[in-house]
Amino acid sequence: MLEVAPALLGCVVVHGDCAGVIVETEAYHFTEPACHAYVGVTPRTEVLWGPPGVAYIYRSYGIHALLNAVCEPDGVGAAVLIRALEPLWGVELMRARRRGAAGLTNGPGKLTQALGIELTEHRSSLLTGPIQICAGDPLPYVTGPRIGITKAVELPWRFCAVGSRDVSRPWPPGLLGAARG
DNA sequence: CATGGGATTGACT
DNA sequence: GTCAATCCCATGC
Repeated sequence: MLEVAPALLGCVVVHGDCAGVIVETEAYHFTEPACHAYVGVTPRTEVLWGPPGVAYIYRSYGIHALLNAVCEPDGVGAAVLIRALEPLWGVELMRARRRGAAGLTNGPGKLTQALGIELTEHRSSLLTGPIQICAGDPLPYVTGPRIGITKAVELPWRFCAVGSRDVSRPWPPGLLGAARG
């Protein structure tokens, strides 16, 4: 999972006529309390404990749909949150879905809205389903603490592509690890 | 069955 | 910088 999260940077998410390059991810593992799978196997978290390559989509704050990729083998609860994309195809459609708001895909709730991804695609395959993740060239990246959580804040499990202007939030230069990849 | 807490965003001071 | 909107589901009675 800590290998999959940075490896997803540079890969392409395709949904319908829209696509974008992943430039920001976060890793979640059942052994730490920020992960939904921390509570064990429930109807909600069952997918996280299943086989990899499946979409885990849930509603956040009653408003936004957030897209994750299940990434550990069957029996291990873990996923990678897709936090930001660089728009690739279907920009006009994305703009329409975002109703002109600034920032098309630079946030986990924004990118699902721009691509038209909804809760109905929960549990669908990311290889053969309506949402597909295609391999891309690896990108250099930096790590840092995850955004917007209240538990396990200290884990540096956020991965950002170096130099992308589509990351969900900027960070103070010099505070994070050096570029890798 | 009632309640509380979010892996967020956009609008506003 | 602050704050409300709003749905799902885990938890506790």
